[in-house]
Amino acid sequence: MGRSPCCEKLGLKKGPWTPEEDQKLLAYIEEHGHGSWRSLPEKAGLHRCGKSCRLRWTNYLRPDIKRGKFNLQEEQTIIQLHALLGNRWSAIATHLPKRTDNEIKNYWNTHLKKRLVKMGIDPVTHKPKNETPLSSLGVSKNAATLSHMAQWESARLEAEARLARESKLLHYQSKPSSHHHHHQHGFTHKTLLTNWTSKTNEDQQQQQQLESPTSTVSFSEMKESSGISTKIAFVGSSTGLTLIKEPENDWINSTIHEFETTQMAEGIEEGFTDLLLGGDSLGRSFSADKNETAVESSGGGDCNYYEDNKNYLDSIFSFVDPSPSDSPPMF
DNA sequence: AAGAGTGCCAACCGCCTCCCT
DNA sequence: GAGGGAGGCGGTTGGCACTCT
Repeated sequence: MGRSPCCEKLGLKKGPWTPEEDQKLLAYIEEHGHGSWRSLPEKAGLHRCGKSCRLRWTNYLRPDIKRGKFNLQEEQTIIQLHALLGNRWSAIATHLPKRTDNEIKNYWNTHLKKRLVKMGIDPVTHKPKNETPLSSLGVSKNAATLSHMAQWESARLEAEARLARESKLLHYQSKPSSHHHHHQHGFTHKTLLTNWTSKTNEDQQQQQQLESPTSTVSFSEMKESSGISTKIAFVGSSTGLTLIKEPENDWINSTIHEFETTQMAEGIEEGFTDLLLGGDSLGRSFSADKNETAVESSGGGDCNYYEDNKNYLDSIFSFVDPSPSDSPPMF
């Protein structure tokens, strides 16, 4: 059965974390940074293995985590990146900076995967299960090209994920950089503790309601000459868009952000969102949890089904090669 | 009201990769 | 180059909450 689990020895604690444990872990990292995870539990006075501490920190306690419902843009990004990268959740997570790979993975498995299946799309290959009508339009040829480009893009994203990881590591590995990081999100560790570790479901919902109207979409403008990219975050709300600029060294982001910019400009987003989430333009609902309409069983659904899948693939294609006429070739 | 079924997600497990010696 | 330790990743599961019958 392979090697024994790391925390089997010495009767280390497993299972759900208590608020007290969370507090100890947070206080320690706040003070010292995490350093070596293996030695951390003892130093922090925790009867957990280092691995468990790391997981708790990265998936729950880290101050830069956005929790709650995924917005449309996030769902869209996950689906598109999954089409390119497959189940490489950590790579996908680097493009949803406030989401953890675990959360994305869970959301995919519980929501998005099912939704694609309902649409007649294979969630593994992101191709329609019945490919015949599309093949006749030359989509198969495109798919071959896509596959090739996806390999390239995949490698790029992997490098990017590594860079992101390294920068995060540097940030916390020694001593965390004072408090500015936390204040940036409007709360300190103390409030974090009160708000999160002893939070009831009701509280979580309230928090979600607070967070959900504010969706953040990031764009990077490539500064080809200088090699420095500028990150622009559009903080959207019902009242409009706020533009936030912050410097960033993450040069590889351009592809995905280019795509997002193109989508915003061309209004593709609406079609894609409709396709996945159910909108008026397609005249039916994909709202997976409630008010579902069976797609495959509808009598006149074949035409919509075909159009949906075509739009879906178009969207993925445009993701890889967003605007052939306006921008220089990427490959 | 209560038992069964289902959904969701935090946490675990084991494998893999990287890095140091 | 080999070996071992540590961290990271993706698949899976346990248990709670909610819904259905």
